[in-house]
Amino acid sequence: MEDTFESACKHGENIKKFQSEYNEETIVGMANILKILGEPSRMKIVLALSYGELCVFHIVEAVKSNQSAVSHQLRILKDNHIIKSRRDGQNIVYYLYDDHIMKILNLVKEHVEE
Amino acid sequence: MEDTFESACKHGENIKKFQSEYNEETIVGMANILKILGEPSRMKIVLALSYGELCVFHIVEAVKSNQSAVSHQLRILKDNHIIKSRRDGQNIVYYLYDDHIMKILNLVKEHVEE
DNA sequence: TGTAGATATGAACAAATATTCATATATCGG
DNA sequence: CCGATATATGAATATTTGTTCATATCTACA
Repeated sequence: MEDTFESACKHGENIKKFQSEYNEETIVGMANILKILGEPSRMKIVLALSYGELCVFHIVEAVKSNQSAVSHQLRILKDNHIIKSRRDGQNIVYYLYDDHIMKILNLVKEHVEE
Repeated sequence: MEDTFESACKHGENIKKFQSEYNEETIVGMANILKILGEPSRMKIVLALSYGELCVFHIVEAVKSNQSAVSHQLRILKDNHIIKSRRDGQNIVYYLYDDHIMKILNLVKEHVEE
């Protein structure tokens, strides 16, 4: 924050480009969605749902967790518009909100697998 | 974990596909990189560097933070191979490790901006 | 309508993590 | 070599967050 100081290196011109392209709101939004996905249990849920909708019991089975933990994570994913749900008899079926998320995750998978 | 129970819904076939395509290591790796990027201050640093290398002072300026906080985040980004650094006189210049990360972030930006 | 199955919720707890403050290290110019 | 600039590091703190446990809600069905 100390703007009275002038650094010796001369690479600062690009800062303005960055700041005009990305406002705080955009950055926080971008970070938020990655934070939501950046958790193994939630990541598993999303990846499992990418093969088709699942009821809670099957999600629990797929991600090898327990009902309560999964339910809490489903809520977070739903609140952040990554998944949606519908009732099907006694079950609540979850499915991906759109396929944009999977485009991102496919790139991430490529990146991890080098 | 209770595998004695059989759910009424019939959408479980896809679970095997998911589990064979993604092993634990891949998922944790994917989640980890998103967790690293899923933080506004680190996200800002990476986005700022996408316009070209910057020394620490200019990064501090770009992300409107302070030297110590930035330095800690730079370490995390470096340890996770998202950025690299080189010395240039008194300065340490940081730059992106590769352009794969920006492909991901460009998709994320699209997603956030709808 | 009462019971069992399916899912959600809330509080409590523990673990992870971002920030701050103080200080250490490293480089350069004189 | 010394002082100033530039960056890194470590400890302490405070906040966030994931999980667990217990319980509540809602639906189907007998």
